[in-house]
Amino acid sequence: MTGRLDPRESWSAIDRCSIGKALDVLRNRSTFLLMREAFYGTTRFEDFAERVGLSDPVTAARLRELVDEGLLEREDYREPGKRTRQRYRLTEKGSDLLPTLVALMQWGDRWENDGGGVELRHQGCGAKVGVELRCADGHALDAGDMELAARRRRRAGP
Amino acid sequence: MTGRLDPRESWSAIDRCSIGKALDVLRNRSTFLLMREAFYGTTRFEDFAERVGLSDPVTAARLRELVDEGLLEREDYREPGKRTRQRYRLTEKGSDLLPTLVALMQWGDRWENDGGGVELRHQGCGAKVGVELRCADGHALDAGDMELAARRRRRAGP
DNA sequence: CGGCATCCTTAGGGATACTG
DNA sequence: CAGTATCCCTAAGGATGCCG
Repeated sequence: MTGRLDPRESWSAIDRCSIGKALDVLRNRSTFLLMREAFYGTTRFEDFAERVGLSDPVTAARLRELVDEGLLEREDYREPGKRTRQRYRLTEKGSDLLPTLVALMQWGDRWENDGGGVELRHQGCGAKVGVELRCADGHALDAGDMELAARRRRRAGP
Repeated sequence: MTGRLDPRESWSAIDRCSIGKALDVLRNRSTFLLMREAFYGTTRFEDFAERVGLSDPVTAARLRELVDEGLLEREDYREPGKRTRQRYRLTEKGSDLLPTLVALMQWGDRWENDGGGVELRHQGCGAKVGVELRCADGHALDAGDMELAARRRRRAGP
């Protein structure tokens, strides 16, 4: 990345950077891991707790935060002949975190993993799924091809 | 994501998921934010502390962890006529986190930000940079187009 | 300038026991 | 099954002051 903020632009702009805002929601490790589980298809409380390896109180607290933030939604459901159960499902806001989790998985695969774990594949084609940096005009790009800029405002009013 | 792990595959495979491994390194918010700063071009201790908004002891501890983990490297340098200084630079391992940070920024832009902050643009073309899910064969894809699979081992020995 | 030592507060998380 | 209440421990982080 070659660009810098124009020095006249206050660095305080960076305090309002979306990465910081995102991290205010994805505060800690267990939050990320619960979201990972949701993508893996987990819906029930006990499964979240067991698969992520969290105690019940922590699981309850984090899931509630995720529901409050709108990344998961809780709903009651009932299978015929059984009693009512609850499940947690990804909202659109939660689902939209998939690229972030895939990016993290990809980095971990390359730099931290000894070859265990799971992976994502394109259905049918079967090729491994990853993320790519790409600009809105569709060009693939490397870190060196981009610059940091203050957000362009929509045309200012009169 | 429609697929699930075959129930015969132990969920313990997920304990070794690369996302978890990645989060063992990117343990907390300040670690992410220091990496963000490194991408923004920050190299000096005081700038890291000030721009991320961390106290000196915390800045020192996190930067040391990042150096120990190999995401940053510390080097002495000297401008002509001035005394020796230190700076922190991204390693290849650190640079490889860019897609993760861009994905986070993109999510934050869409769901948490009120329109402030900064953004990344493709140099020349000027279009905004983001991440895309794409399989190794080059197909762009949505969440529904992928399945979760146990990692394929390279051909097992005899 | 680029830290480290010390002390203190808060947030994250486990264990256990209990409830609807 | 899906939690809550309580208690306790550790990790994260700020404030202040000192050092090469």
